[in-house]
Amino acid sequence: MFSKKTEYALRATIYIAKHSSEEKKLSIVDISKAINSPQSFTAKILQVLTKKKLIHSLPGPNGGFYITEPTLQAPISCIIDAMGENEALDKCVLGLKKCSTANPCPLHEQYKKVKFQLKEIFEEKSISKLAKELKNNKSLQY
Amino acid sequence: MFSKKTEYALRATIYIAKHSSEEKKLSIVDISKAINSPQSFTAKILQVLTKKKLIHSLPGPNGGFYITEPTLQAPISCIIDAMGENEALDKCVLGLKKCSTANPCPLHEQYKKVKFQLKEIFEEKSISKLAKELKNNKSLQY
DNA sequence: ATAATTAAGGACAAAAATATCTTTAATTAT
DNA sequence: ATAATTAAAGATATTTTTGTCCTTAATTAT
Ligand code: FES
Ligand code: FES
Repeated sequence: MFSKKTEYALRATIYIAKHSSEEKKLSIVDISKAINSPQSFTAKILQVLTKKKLIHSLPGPNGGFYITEPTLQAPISCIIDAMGENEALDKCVLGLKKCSTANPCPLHEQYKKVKFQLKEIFEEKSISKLAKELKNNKSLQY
Repeated sequence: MFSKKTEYALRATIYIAKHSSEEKKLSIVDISKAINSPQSFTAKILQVLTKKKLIHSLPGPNGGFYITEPTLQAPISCIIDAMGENEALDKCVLGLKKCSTANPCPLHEQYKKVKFQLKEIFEEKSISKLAKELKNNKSLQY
């Protein structure tokens, strides 16, 4: 569905949402270990999220990444957007230049319903909600 | 959704289904022009489909690609499979090693419904049905 | 102030996806 | 038989995605 970049962005954000606070910041080392992603690559991704103020960071001892309320309340579509993948959800499944009901490909009618549901999922699920759904005891096999 | 490879494979197959017969074969030149895809790249893709007997080919004058009943009746999931992308529909949206209800990511429950519908679309729509839905008069903007 | 720690930034590298080009083989029309 | 036509096959090239490494800048603890 998504690129690695977006996958890591989502995983990292959810992890940060679950385990960080302004008092307890998380280092890139911790985060990339926890979500099983390449450290430097993940650092680049978090840089982008930080620039877009979706997460925050502070260098130095006890520094790291953390997240605040506005983003916790935001839908995960923010993260997908920030990674430039929201357009992926608008594309025609057969690669038509424009996916539209006016000029539909032969799969359009059925596919658009699915796309609509997908968008709904990503716009309705907030980051904090997802983080809460992450069971503490059960570590996911990323 | 799909890679370029798969997009071209689907477009080419649908085009061949609509415009070819055993008597009227289509050259790679015609096909790639019609579906607006890079010619040599498309040739490679059709080679794969030919090897897997999903379409057929014959070299020489009046040669080209054509399609026969078994494939016309087959679902487009065949083509997706042939391109090695059916597993894409089984993957976890967050990149968990295994997407399963037993060990679900926080998006699993909602996402699996969408995946199920997608699979259904690709397994229920036959190639000939799609070809018939292609309007003759309206040329799609690939 | 100094040293330690951590993110930011830039350059580079490897792998995968996408695309092109050239030669060969098969088939057909003459 | 010969020439023309078309797909098959293999080598190569380009672009994008994914990933690494090294230096710099910011912050904090001492
Ligand atoms: S036009 Fe193809 S999915 Fe909408
Ligand atoms: S486990 Fe993530 S989508 Fe199924």
